[in-house]
Amino acid sequence: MKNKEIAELFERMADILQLKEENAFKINAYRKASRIIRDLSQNIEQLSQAGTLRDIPGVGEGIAKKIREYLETGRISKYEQIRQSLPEGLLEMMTIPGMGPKTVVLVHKALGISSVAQLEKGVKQGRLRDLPGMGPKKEENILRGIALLRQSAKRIPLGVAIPIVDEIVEQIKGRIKVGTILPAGSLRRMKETIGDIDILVAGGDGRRIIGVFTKMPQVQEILAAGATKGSVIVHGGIQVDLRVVPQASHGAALQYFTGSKAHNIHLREIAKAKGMKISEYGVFRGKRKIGGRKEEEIYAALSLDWIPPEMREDRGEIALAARGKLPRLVREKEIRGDLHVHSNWSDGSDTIEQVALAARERGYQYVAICDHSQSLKFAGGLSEKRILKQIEEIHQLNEKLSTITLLAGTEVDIKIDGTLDFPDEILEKLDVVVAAIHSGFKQPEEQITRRLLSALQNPHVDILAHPTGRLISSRPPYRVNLEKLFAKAAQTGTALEINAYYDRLDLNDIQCRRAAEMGVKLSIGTDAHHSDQLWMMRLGVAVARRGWLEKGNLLNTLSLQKLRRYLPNS
DNA sequence: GCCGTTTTCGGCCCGACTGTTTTCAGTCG
Repeated sequence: MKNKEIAELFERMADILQLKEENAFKINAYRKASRIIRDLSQNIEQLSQAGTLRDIPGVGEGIAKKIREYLETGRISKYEQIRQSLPEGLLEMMTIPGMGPKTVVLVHKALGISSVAQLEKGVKQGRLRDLPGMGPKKEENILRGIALLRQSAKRIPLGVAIPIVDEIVEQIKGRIKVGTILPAGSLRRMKETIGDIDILVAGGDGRRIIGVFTKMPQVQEILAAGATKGSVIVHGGIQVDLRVVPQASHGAALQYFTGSKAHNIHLREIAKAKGMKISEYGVFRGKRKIGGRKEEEIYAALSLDWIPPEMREDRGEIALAARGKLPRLVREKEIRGDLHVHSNWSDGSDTIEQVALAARERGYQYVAICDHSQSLKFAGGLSEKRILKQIEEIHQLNEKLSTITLLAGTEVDIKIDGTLDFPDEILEKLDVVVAAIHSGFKQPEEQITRRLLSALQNPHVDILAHPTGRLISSRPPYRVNLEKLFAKAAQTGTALEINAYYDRLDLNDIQCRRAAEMGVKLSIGTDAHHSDQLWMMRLGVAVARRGWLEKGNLLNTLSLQKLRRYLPNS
């Protein structure tokens, strides 16, 4: 998919135009188009061929023409042209926190500075001091910004942020009376990675609550501590902001701090068109406040249904809310079992029985034991003999256990040539066959796609695990043609996995939404290697919700009885 | 550059904070 490439080009064009002090609204138009194209679930090449580029919101004649040019020639001449007019380094200077386009242009024009290194030197030599609007504080801030940029504050995976927040919320609740306390920001939207953690408290004594917050044992550094806002760094270098607002504006503040920015801007545009105004303090008609205590009031004022936080990305949810057509997103309590869990028979750490008991504790009806197959030596893959023995043990355990059913499964490796690591005679004895790629990540797109399609073609394969192979913190996805994969999965009835392991989340939100649109069934599996990891189902459900999925899109919302009807072997 | 039951031209989200200002510009979320 060229979506990402094109989105990045438009983003870069916006940056350059900003340095050239072009019309701010034109710049905004490029940024908006960039964001929407990046979030698009459809392949932009197909839209272009179908002649429907102009149907994409934010894409008009000018941008559509540039997209077509890129698809045909691999470049955008306007981009090439404006890029030449500026030194490369200016764009990097803009990424320094606190440095905006005005300052970058100022130092470039006045002092000929055109890189971060030159800027640092210039500040230290005091060359910036006499420029208009400059002073000692600004100099200090620029140096601090450069240092910050070099540390490159990275985003943390959602699955790392959630336990941190849960812990903080528990501590505050345990020590002081608060009205309500909820995470906001990208964490409330359950985005796959989080920058800063935002927590919102409504009601209570602000100064005292923030006092408690800044004195928590995990706090390493206090950045700010006032009556309404506290800001700290906790272990791991993660910044956590806590805000205290009065109950009367809780809904408005929660809405505002939850975002996303694009979603909020869209809402404010609608409000403005209706003669209203939205801010973090409430909804206003003229000077009169017409809502803000509850989040629903903000949406209701605009004649919108309340939109679940996971959908607030301005990807079309506002239009659906206006028509009362929001999907009924799947909920965690609708999940009836986990279809991808490891035991100590391969590289997991718990016995099968321990896994079963932990799954029962979560209220599941079933859990599938899917250990690795024989080729995966480093992960303790099971030989044919061992897996037959494992199947036997699972059957015996099922005799013993009540109220939870173990499904005998495998995570069978899709080998380099596309064949499976167990013969059909083994696979047909299993309740659930999960297939996955663990090698040859660098193969060309055609080859990887062929491997995956041939796995889908095998009638014993029920689920394709982590379909893109990406690791959030360390590995890009392998090259796979997802459109072809989704079409084939829809045809064969093979489910695609939303792998809920915190560093995978694979398929991601946009991909699983597209798969569902194409008629593919999805299955959420935690890939847990320890019972303590079964909670990550929450992350998988979050991905599904961000992908607008309903209960009916998912395999493991089925009761055991219905699941068995769906899985031919079991 | 995009967009339209307030417009095909004239709009385009809202507020806080900072540091430099003497009434405001720049940056951020």
